Amino acid sequence: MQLLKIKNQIDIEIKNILSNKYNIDKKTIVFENPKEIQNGNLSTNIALQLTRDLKQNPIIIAEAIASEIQISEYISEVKVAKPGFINIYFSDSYFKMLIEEVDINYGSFKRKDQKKYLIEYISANPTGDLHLGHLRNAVYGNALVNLMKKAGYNVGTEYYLNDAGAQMNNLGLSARYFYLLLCNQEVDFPEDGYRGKDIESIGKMIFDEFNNQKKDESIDFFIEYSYKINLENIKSILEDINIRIDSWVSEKELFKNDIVKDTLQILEDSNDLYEKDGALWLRTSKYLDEKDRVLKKSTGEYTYFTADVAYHIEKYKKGFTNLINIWGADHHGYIPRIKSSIFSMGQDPDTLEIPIIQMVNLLEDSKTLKMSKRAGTSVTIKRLLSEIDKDVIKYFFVMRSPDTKLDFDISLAKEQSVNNPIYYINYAYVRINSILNKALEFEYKSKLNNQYFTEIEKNIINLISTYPELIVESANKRLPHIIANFLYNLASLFHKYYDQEKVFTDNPIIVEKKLYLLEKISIIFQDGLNILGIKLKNKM
RNA sequence: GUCUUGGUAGCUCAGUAGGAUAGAGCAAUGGCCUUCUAAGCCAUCGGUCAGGGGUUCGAAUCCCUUCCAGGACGCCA
Repeated sequence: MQLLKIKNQIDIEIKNILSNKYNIDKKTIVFENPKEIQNGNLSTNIALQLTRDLKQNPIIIAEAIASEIQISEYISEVKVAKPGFINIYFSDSYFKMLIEEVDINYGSFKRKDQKKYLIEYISANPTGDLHLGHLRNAVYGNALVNLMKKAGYNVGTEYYLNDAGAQMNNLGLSARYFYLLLCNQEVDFPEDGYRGKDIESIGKMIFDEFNNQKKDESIDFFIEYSYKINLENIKSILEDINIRIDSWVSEKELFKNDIVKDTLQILEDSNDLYEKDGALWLRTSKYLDEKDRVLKKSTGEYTYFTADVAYHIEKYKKGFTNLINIWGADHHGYIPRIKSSIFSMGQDPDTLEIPIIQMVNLLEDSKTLKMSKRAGTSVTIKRLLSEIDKDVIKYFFVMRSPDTKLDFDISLAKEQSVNNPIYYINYAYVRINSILNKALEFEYKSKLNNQYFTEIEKNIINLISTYPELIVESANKRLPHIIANFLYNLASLFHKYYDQEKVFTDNPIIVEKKLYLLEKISIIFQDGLNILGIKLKNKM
């Protein structure tokens, strides 16, 4: 990409100047894209950084360096500014080159490393409907996958289904409870049961289908029935919001296929296993954990953790070299033990990365709604999707840093849908479409005839030229919201441009140039929102 | 108590591999539709970047400390 290219060139040039002039070998030179265009298109603070070593006024150093930077076809001016910045200004012909390189593959990278990433996300237990926390996780994960692919990473995705253990039993008991109620049979509510409307409706479904024929049916029937319904619901919601997962792994299968047993065998060799109080322990405290963890209870049952260790090792066995688990903040305390287990299994724990997504606080009319499954008040995505545009919801989740807890007010989201930032971006796109359609009518072509750009056009090109770097940065930092912010800024510049300069004027050369620019902007909107997993409307 | 994430404008948030006068949206006030979609644009108002110390040419950003808020601390899953 052009901007990266020219940065490299100037980087080398300045390093040469430094070594010739001051005999200094500087490893990295920091470049910035100044916010204000009067500070140039590229800027470096190298002179400021050298003040201590050289014991000179930074302005003097900056001027000495700046005077030796070659003015070229691409660089029209090099200036020194206040404390000691060196500001580099691009030539018009370079702006032309910057915008000319924008196409569908703009900002797409290839990586040379052989790493294969597996991103596991959502992995909500199939004990009920998905809720908002899962949705944030899903939307973030989906955007991260797209982003990393764009940046050249080799990425696969997975959903881990906890379809074994006590919780499945609780699910079955709860469904049976609601079913038996409908059969007019007095029963106690199960101790750790789920009270949610979703489970209640499963009880009703069973009753509707079988009447009271299943009154004496074994618990397995209720477990299987409920599990199937829940899994279908989860899958259909993910389909509704256009999120695809490559593979689904079942905890039950891990036991069936002896993967858990095999894992214990490997751990046996690691010397990190021991028995105490009739239970089997893993010495996780040897590595990162604050205390050891039980793998096999004194009752002979395996813990959830055991299956999870087996599951993680299985991921490596499948050929993935790097794992990314996207977890909610409530799972934070679980990180040290799982990383420790990876140590014990002979893998490098640094190859397991765990971005933590902060909780979603659900509000309605400014009042907090509790999201506990047990209390049965969790608000389902199904309900939200029926009331609010799914792309509005998705943008709302992906526009913010995952490190901030999110207040999601249902009533506000509905009200503000008109003022929602996604519409601001989409509106820019719609305006461009509308102009381009009109251009077809008038039989204008888009064409870059000369290299004259107005101030605002240079601003736009300048911003667009940073897109490829932002792709890399946000992918490496695992922060898709950086792209959301970028798109918003681009939309803002476009709206300004739209307002300042009409496209259809008397001069066909200028019309063609503007159409050309608009096509490029449109490409960026489409590409960026595609990464975020959001569909653009063609008309509003 | 320990671990962890936050604390930036009235509200919701950007901005942290140290950089130029700290930015948006919403809210408030005032302007802009006889040419491409006013879901827009422009202007005004609004800040002790939680408090205190430190590091340095330079700190919202790094370090120490105090306070406040969310989350987690099972032979549950």
